[in-house]
Amino acid sequence: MSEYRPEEIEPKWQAVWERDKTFRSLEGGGKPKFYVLDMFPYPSGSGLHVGHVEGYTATDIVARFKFARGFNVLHPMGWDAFGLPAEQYALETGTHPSVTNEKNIATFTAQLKALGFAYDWDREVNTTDAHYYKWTQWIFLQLYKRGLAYIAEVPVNWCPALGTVLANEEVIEGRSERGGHPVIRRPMRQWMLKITAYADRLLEDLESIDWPEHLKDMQRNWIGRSRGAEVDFAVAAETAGGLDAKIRVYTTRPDTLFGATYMVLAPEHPLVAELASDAQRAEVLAYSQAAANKSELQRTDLQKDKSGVFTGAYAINPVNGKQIPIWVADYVLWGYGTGAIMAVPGHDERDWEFARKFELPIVEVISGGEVDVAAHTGDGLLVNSGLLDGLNVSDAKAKIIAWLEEQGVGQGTINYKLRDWLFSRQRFWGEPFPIIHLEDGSHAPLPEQFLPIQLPQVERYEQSGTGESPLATIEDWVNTVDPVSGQPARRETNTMPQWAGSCWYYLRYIDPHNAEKLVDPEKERYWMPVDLYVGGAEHAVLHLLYARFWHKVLFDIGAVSTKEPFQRVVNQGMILGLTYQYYRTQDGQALSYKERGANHAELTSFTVPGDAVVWKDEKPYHPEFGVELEEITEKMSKSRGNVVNPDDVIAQYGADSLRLYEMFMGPLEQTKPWNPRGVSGVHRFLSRIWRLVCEEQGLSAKVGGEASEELLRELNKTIKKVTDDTEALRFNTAIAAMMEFVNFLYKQETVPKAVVESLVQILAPYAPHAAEEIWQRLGHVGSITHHPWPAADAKYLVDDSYQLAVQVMGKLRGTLTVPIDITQQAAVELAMAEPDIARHIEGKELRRVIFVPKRILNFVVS
RNA sequence: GCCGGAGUGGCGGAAUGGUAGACGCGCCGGAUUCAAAAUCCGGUGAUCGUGAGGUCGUGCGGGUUCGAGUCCCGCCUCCGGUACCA
Repeated sequence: MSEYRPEEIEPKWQAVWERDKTFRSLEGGGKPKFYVLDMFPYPSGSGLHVGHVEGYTATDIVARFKFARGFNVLHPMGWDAFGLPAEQYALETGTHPSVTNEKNIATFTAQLKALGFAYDWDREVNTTDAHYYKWTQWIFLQLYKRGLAYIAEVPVNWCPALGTVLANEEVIEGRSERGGHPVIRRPMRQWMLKITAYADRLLEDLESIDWPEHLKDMQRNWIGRSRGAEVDFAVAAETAGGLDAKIRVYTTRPDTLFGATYMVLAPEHPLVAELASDAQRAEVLAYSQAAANKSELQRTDLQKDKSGVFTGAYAINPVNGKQIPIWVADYVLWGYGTGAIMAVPGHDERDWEFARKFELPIVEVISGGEVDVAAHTGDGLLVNSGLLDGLNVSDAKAKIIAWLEEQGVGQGTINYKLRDWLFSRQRFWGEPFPIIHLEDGSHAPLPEQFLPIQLPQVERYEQSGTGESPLATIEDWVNTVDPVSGQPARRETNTMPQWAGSCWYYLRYIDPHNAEKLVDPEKERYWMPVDLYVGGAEHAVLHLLYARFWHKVLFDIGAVSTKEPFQRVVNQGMILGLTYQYYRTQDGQALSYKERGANHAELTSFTVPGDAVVWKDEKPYHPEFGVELEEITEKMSKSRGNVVNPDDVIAQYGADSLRLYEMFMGPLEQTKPWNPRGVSGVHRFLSRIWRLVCEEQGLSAKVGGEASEELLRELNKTIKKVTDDTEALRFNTAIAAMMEFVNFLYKQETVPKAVVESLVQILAPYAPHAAEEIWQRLGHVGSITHHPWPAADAKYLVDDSYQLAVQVMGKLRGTLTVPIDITQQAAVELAMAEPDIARHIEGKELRRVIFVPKRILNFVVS
């Protein structure tokens, strides 16, 4: 017997793998391919997180499993390295983001290597590398050429005090996250990508991919396709200072047109100012102005209480010629539909609320509800609707659309919630656009041969103060010459958002060093699509949608061969941490949650880091104040002091134990709490295997002998279970099966070498270092990774007898060991011979016997 | 509000409609030890019973079925997403 020492084994094998390039991805050789991808990380200063480790371990197990199953495996890693933190650090300290990056990437790399992940490091990509972003820029040019990139004036979150534009997540309740300065919306020149042109394909092609249904649903909801009609309402000129105009509205309920009792324009609607009557003008303009200054968040925050102003003008309902008042209200959004609605308070909750508040008429046009009490949004028969009376909702829709089209006052249309993608940021640390602006105010794309447009190397980074990117302050860089005309020009100073680089990185892994092309078409055809893509659920909508959009554009220009990039996507669940919490009164006295009482609003909560907690009688206490702490399971965060650092776990138990524990905690996709004591359980399991097999040098005396029939059965069942479970990503039950098998082996006198070999092979994807070490001690040369996976021998999978559960009236009354092919009659006879079973039947009438071979024998009595 | 997902021992979790609680943590007992740690072996849903054995038990209330954690209907709670999208 000897001790399991991961601290010796793990670095040894990591060095061997690195030296031998064990996990190099190769094409060809007549092998099938498997592309297994992780969502690459942003290399933050805080290093790898146990959440990363979970997803990365899952794909690593799959990669190693597929290697052993004879696949060519592509399993790469890289860096999504553009991003705000490095830029903010640069502004504060003058350190170039690439320097910060390099340092953080070194940390991440060391951490990933210490976990023994089977990456082909020769394929590492970095989105901030000019050799990489050259191709990000190239893709932008292709989008531009196809008319999918355009410039628009779009409101952004402008913070005058900071002199910069903020991302939505940097704005909290209308103020900047840093400093709490006011933030207003201000239009700025922006690049937009026309993702809406692909809305239908993004929706339809979801059918062809193997993603969890909830994820597809999220994408469907985001795209938000709806079918309805656009209807033109003429403005009643005499009520609008003689203005001759039409207002087009979008509605999904054209069937309720007769119930429209007023109309609402979004505050940004261009007709607002023209329509307003003299009496109302000042009020209307003030309202529009106020709405414009509110941030997006403020506008939605205030949604409970509806606000609005009457313009003084009226519109004419085309179906009945009635005049209805035109209002302005911010519950109508300028960005959706036509920015104007017909309001049908009887059958729309929002309109109903508004009508109630401003005492506007409510008319019932669909029967079945009580429109005085609440809006009736369900189906029913049409009433008060002229030609539609008596129809149901769906027939009425069809009929009115036909009528509108015939009259030339509207038509059926399809609308999307999806909006075009705001594709520029006023930042330094992002991909520059390959665009120049000429003195005449026009802009031009730079020809491909001038790519990449590199970021400048400078000593200091300063906010422009104008809202433009810090790039605008770097004169040497901004001022350039149009290579085509020779005219002086200014470079575009916006940069691309972080999404850009991550939209196509999976393609670059396939051919990472290609200087001529984005990716070699032959290699692309070999490896695409990605067979399995694992990552956090926070990217379920945007990243995956944007990447799908780019991929479809690349498909259209012939750069890729598949319609969809990711055949299968799996989201790993979040890992929660334990927080230990107590309270303090205003005068500083510490209180346990038990003494907190009901009035704890006056108390402030504090947390104690997990390793500082003192345990007494299985209960956590504060190390100084001695109060009992409340254990709370919540998202890991620095501020809560509940972050588990993978380095610490590796130092204490080794990487194999960390990997195994994260997989053993529960199903991959589930949210799971981290139990600090849980790692010791899997560590114990690895130690048990080690002690079973290894002596200080070489193998233990227990290894040898002949395999019994029973042993072979257990072995083959375990192989089968682990194979099936690994294939289906059920890692927790695969590990449980290996544990059971090891428990079984401990009861054996001897364990034949061939059995140990099989065990180590199925263990290898999970605990690769320990497996390699034992494999070597078993006398093998070369990595276990490429040794074929053991096959379960079918003849050992079928037992010749089984435990038959016997029930009377569905209640278990006994179990019998019976031959595999037992007949119902024989089973009944055996069961009746058991006194504990028979006594539940005696004296009653046997009405029915249910016998399901290998499952159940059930007596139904009266 | 809407759309997803989940509720099973003290805890993490297992269970093609067929013996609920595999495996692990924790706990209890035993072996080993001068002793402890480590290790090995055994036990561990609740409850009644000396015992054999019985009863109850998968968020709640109904239903389908010989049989329901699993399927159906109606609720409750928690988590994730989304939010005036006409």
